[in-house]
Amino acid sequence: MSQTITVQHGDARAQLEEGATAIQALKALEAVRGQIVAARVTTPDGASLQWDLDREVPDGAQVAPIPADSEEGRAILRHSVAHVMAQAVTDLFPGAKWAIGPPVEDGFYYDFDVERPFTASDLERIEARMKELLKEKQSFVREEVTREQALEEFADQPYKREIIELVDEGTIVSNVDAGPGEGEAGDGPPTFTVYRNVRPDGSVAWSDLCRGPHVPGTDRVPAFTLLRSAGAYWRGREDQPMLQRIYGTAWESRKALKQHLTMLEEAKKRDHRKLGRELELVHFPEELGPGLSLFLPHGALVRKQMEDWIRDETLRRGYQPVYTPHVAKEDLWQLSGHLENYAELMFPGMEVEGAAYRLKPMNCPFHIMAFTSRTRSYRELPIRISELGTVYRYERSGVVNGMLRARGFTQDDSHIFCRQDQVVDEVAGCVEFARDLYRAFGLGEPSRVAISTRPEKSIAGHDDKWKAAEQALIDAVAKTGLAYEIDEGEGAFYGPKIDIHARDAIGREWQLTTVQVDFNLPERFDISYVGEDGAKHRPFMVHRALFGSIERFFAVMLESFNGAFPTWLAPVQAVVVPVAPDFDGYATEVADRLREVGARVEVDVADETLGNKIRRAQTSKVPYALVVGGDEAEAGTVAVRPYQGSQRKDVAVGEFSKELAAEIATR
RNA sequence: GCCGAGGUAGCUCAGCUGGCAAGAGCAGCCGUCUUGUAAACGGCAGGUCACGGGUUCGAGUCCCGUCCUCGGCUCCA
Repeated sequence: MSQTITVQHGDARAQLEEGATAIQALKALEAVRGQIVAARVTTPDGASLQWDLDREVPDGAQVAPIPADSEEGRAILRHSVAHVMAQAVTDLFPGAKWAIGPPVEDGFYYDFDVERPFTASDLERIEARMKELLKEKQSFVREEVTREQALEEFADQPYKREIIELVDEGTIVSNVDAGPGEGEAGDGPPTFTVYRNVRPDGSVAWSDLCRGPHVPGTDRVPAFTLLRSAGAYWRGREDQPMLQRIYGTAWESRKALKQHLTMLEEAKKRDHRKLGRELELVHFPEELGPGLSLFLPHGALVRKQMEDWIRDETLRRGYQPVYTPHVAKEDLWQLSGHLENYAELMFPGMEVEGAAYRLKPMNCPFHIMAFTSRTRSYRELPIRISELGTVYRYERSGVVNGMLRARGFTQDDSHIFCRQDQVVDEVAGCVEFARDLYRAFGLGEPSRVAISTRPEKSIAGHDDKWKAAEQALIDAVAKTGLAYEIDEGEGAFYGPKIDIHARDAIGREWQLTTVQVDFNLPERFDISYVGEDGAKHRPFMVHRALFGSIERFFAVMLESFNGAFPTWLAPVQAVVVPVAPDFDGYATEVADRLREVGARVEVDVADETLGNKIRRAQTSKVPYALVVGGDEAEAGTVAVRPYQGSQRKDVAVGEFSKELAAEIATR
């Protein structure tokens, strides 16, 4: 006799024969809308799991669809495509060993151990082979196996065997490339799942150790493309073999794929190194060395606006500016512990009059020196020392990237010395400050706030001290009302931290602000303040950089605005364009009048056609081109041609100057 | 640092499998033209083909090394 089971979706219920699959349940529950790739099943005991559509659902389960166009759905789709790619590589490169192939943001990758690195034409061949495999309409079939069966099946796949062993020893509890799915790690010996790609005729084309779930079949892959290949260390560790990684992306529709590829193109066009050169903002002469850049006059004007903003705001918020040197004796770095913990990121020393000196990789020790310049009273706290401090870090040659990852950069750095009972308010103040900064620079609200806890390699401080500091950070963020997530073990070696991210105009996320508690340095420098009780107490030290790095933030602004800075930030806010040399005089007059209200204005007096000058104004992305000729000179007006939007003729100079001044004041 | 791809004028690029003279457009400079909303016309100048070795009758082109750039790994502001 056949048993029946009950499934639910929200308030909907359905009775099904025992053995019914997730897709049958969803259909019975009338929960299928659009393309779905898998299901989410909540079992009666409360476990919520991703579930293959063709997998049997348990009695009493809540079943929900995972749509193809959700982030969760895309990840499943992408991971499925990664399997197809691995199958294609196995076909084309006999003997290839495959490692892991997880979905990542906007795509997927799979790592292979092959005889030689992949070439561009290999990628084309692999992609072509993948398209053939998709046409074969293979099904993804889930199978549970024991540890022994898994080890036997993947006997010639050393990386898979290693994953199985890692699961055994608990190093990996659940991994997309290993055994039981999320929440399935129950009692008893670990079980593993294998996904087989089965052809319509029932033959097995390829199998992989995998947690799943997957789309039901290869015909359910609407759009994908391979992007690039690169070397990657197995398990991300330098002491491990280097594998060959192929990156690709897959989407729920051709349209979505195309949009994503367009976004990548757009990002490439906006590259700050490209725009920085074209707009003559920054320069990376090879003569300086890798990771070192300089601001050209126009870039410097943008930077000055950023610096003015942060200087004004720090003053307004009770920070005390200081200036400190770029080098200091090695003894200082010995005392601070940098030579012990940070030496590999410091430039080598230099010797002067028998003493060893080092370029500073951080500003903290100097700010501590500012604090300890005299005895401090509890009445003074919090003391907020701030500086635009340029630091130098010996980044490894393969990692430098324009202004985003440099060897010399300037932090809007502050160290706040306070009592324990002030930490939460001070940290919350930093987070609010960052929020105001993002708003002012057009980035909107933070996209992500991550609190990082104690890492394995950490120093100083007892566990309870770390815990207290971590809690203080959590309380501080909670106070601001922002959502946050916890990154376990991602803190700095000297204390827990908050990283704040923002999204730019084309949706990319950037890590900008960092707020960190440091209880290493106060100990090492043995700093103290005199309390109400007349005794010495150790202050808390909060380190924070809101821009993060001025150079990096500048690059983010440049890319986000695509070089068309808002008027208050723009290096040149208006360019006056005379229609003919006869009107150069009037143009200069107009420029002078605008400069009187503080605007940055240039006059294009070149002996060129008007069309050419307009073009130059447009390509240089100046917010306003002001065209002047006979009519304007006579009437005391300008023809306003904004970078974006339509032109307005016969605007009185006085009127425009008021408008411009008002716009500049919106910073 | 590791894996891969590259480095030809200030910029963007062409120079095929080594062969009679290293090119174009833009930018620059000099002229001509005197201009109403995204490129007027002509001319000139500009390169030890990243650098150093090697193979060859002959190297921008092939080989080796170094430096630098790019995409990743690792890391990170």
